Amino acid sequence: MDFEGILNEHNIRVTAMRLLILKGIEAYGAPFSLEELYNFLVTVDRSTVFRALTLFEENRLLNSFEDGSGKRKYCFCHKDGDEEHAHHNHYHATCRVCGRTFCVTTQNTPVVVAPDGFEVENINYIITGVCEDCKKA
Amino acid sequence: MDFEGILNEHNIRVTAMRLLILKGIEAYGAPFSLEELYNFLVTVDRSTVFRALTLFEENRLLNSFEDGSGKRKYCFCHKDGDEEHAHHNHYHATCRVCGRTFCVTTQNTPVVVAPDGFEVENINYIITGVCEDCKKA
DNA sequence: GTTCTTGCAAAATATTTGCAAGACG
DNA sequence: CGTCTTGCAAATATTTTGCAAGAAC
Repeated sequence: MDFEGILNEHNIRVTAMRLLILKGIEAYGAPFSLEELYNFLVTVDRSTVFRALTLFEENRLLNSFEDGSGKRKYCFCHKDGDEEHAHHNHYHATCRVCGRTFCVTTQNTPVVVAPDGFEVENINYIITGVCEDCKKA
Repeated sequence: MDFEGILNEHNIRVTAMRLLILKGIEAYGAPFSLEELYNFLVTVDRSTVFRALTLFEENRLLNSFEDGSGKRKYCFCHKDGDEEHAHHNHYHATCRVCGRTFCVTTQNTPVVVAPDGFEVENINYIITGVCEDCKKA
């Protein structure tokens, strides 16, 4: 994936750390918390990861949500030619035992009735429960 | 509302603090955080409120979820003769400016495809955005 | 060379627990 | 009276920021 190009598109200065972080996100391959990505990357400072994730989210490269266990999770949602993606619903399932988060698909989109005048910016559908691995153990 | 009866039904010891907390929740009239309820009650210790909320949630008198801003919110969901209510979907909208959370209705329920073997325990639909009052200001 | 980024250390925010005194049944 | 609950104080957990040195353009 052309991360340098993506950063340029969004007028985000290209740095070694940011590329490392983006590659880490790609390699991690699942929604992640700051802590998880920090541990995965090893060599990048926690605050650097934090500030990169915040920046990426502001630029809609990432979507973030709370997984129900008190941790913020991030999900890579950049799609070429799909600037609308960031405005769509996000569906995730988090295991309350191991804390892993999985992406989930839906067969339909909920039609919600927000309070009068409420301007919707982001929608997250958070499922909590126990994953298959943890049920076995 | 007969809070003493509700506590008895659930085999929760009736105490002055718990009745105070339940009355406070009723009077507050909206989904609330620990902090908000604590400030509203004034005379009850934070840890007492915390432990009551935890207990009530375990007994499915309350549903809790994270509102997207890092705070856990609680919503009173006891309905006489509707023990199933706690297993239903919960829909909420939180204003990222003032932090208030509103209950939201939907016209349909999403049909989600959870990962194989994932046991769903709770579902929360979290909308974030800006409320009418904060848009005006 | 001016602006932005990073690592380090530490602050801020929020949740959770140990313990002894007191309330409940 | 034995068990559960409460307030107080403090520990955890997690996120967020100030600052000086260094990198990007």
